[in-house]
Amino acid sequence: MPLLPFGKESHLTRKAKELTRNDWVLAGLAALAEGGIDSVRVERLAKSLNVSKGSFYWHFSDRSDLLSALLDLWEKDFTAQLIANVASQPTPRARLLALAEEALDASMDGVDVAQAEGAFSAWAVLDPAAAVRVRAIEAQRIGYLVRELSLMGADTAQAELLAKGIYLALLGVFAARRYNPALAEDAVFRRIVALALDAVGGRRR
Amino acid sequence: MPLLPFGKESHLTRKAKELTRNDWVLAGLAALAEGGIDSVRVERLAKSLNVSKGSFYWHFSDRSDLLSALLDLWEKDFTAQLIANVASQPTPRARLLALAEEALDASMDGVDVAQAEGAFSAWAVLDPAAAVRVRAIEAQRIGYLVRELSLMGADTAQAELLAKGIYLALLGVFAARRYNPALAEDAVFRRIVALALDAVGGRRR
DNA sequence: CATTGTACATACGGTGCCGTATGGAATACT
DNA sequence: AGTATTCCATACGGCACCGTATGTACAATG
Repeated sequence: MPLLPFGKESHLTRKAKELTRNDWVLAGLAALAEGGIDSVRVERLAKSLNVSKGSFYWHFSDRSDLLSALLDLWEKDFTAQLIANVASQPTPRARLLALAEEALDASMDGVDVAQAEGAFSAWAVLDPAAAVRVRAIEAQRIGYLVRELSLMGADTAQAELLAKGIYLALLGVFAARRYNPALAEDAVFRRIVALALDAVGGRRR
Repeated sequence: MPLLPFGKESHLTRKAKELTRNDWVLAGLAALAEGGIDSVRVERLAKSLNVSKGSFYWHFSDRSDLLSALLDLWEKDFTAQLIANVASQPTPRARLLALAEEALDASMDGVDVAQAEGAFSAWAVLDPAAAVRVRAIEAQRIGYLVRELSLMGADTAQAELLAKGIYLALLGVFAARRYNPALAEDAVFRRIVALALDAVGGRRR
């Protein structure tokens, strides 16, 4: 269960090349972001890590164990973290705008989070268990958007509609970035966000 | 090459159960819409059609031959057809609103087109050859949106931004419908479209 | 220094899929 | 009637992957 067996001596006194469970998870995340859930194969990951399957099955009970770990990582290190990062902004509008920038630019350990986001969505389509987790994460995100839009003065129905609209557009950006980047320009998403914010906060000029 | 060998006698004078190439394509489309491109497997389709692989390899040279046929079907029977259906509307605004409704509700031979749309996008991510075709189709769609928005008075930059924004939101709807339908309500997309149209055509009240 | 546990490597059986080769039944052709 | 053509069934080899069983070098421990 512990990510690092002891913490003191583990990668210095030992052979200095031993893999942790977390190394496998990160490799899985990279594979997921790049080629989708179907690319997350234990024998391929083993090869990419210059190691054999024996290592994998020491750290994980089976493939679905790794997949669960990917969803855990996703649930813990994203969403809440991104939201926390914009809490310092003074106004709801500023927080939402900052959040949009974060969503467009996030990365983790060298993997493009936007690519991974799209891969998680595509995964949820094919795997009902994954879908449950993904829906829960998205509910948190939508919930945050709704709260901030409400603070801006939108009534509940309006806030829900706009929050979902913004998020759907973001899903579109994540999907399109993976095969049609010309379509998924940041400016397009920014425009959508601006339209939604203007719809509740009054027109800017 | 011909979809029906002769046209007169083919499914009446013969055993009345023989499959055409098109039957396979439609079965492939259904499988694609339901489980993604990875579900389009010749042995699975054969089983679903109560037939053996022998049949498949008589009608197709290999699996990628079927996949190309799926893209052909997509290219020919969609996009242009949907656009033609709204040509009778009097104004650009009415045409775009009607197009939005069509995109949300389309179906073909019992398969939900929205589900298939999402599957095509997901497919394009994993298959560069498919991506080329999908991008070409999307370019047609975006192009139409841009033209109509321009007719409404938007300048080129504005029209492109809004067209892509609308389409990205639609991509989000297609993606979300497959695993999180509560997120992909039609009303959400309609709101986005309304915001975009209002941004160019002046505010309604 | 012998023992124990860690972190792998290697080898195996099994499954699902692809594409091919070949055979066979029904229909159309002359 | 006999032959050719159409459409499909069956059988095969091969690959990529999964999970398990077993062996093994090394470090940690008493």
